Amino acid sequence: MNELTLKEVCGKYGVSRRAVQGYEQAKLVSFTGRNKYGYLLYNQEAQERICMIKRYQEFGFTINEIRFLIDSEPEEKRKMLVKQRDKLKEEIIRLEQAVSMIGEMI
Amino acid sequence: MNELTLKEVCGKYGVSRRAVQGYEQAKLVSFTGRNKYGYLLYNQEAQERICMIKRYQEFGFTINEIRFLIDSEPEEKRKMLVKQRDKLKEEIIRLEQAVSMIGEMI
DNA sequence: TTGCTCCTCACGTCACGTGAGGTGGC
DNA sequence: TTGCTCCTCACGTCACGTGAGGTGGC
Repeated sequence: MNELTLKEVCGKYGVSRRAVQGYEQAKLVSFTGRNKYGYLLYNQEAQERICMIKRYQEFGFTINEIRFLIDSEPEEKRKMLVKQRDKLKEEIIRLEQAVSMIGEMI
Repeated sequence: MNELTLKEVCGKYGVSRRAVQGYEQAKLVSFTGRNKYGYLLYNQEAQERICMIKRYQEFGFTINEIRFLIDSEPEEKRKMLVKQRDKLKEEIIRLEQAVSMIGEMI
């Protein structure tokens, strides 16, 4: 009942078809059925995985890192998140410097 | 006299050999000579182009955009820089949100 | 029948990374 | 001669983008 077609999932979470196909190739998620016309369907759990994969990507994790993250213990996961947060903070600083360098050039 | 070998240029500006090769393939710069052993040499002007390409990349411009930037008028260049600065500011905001989301997850 | 939507490949893109195979006396 | 450094390809990588060709009655 909660199953959605691929297109619906894409609209709901703002990902492309090809991106989801990439997640499937990487064995991060898979469709959970097909409707009577052969359309791909994703249940609630699959949808949540897709949403989580997308969020991790926004955090800057690669597909391989996400694969690792999903299978890891809470403590390990926490470590990786802390590390990634530090990376993002460094990236923010780098971008802020770039912004001010552009300001000088203008 | 001011010519440096590829390796020296890489060390001076912190770029890889392959990156410089990529710039050359994209016709953004080219070596200006060879020493008696066949090593690639880059004069002052070529070095400055490499440095500038790298800086533009740090601003988030693609190779194609950089090609366009280099050949464009000051006014056009200014417009592109302003636009890019806005993009970077948006990216900073996105990353700051990511940092705080990670904070909530930890 | 013509459109339209969805499916499954599979090549293309971007900016290099990473060897492979060859040259030459630093 | 053995190493070492540099050269020039050229395939590999990453995360999809972008068609191509085929199916089916929304």
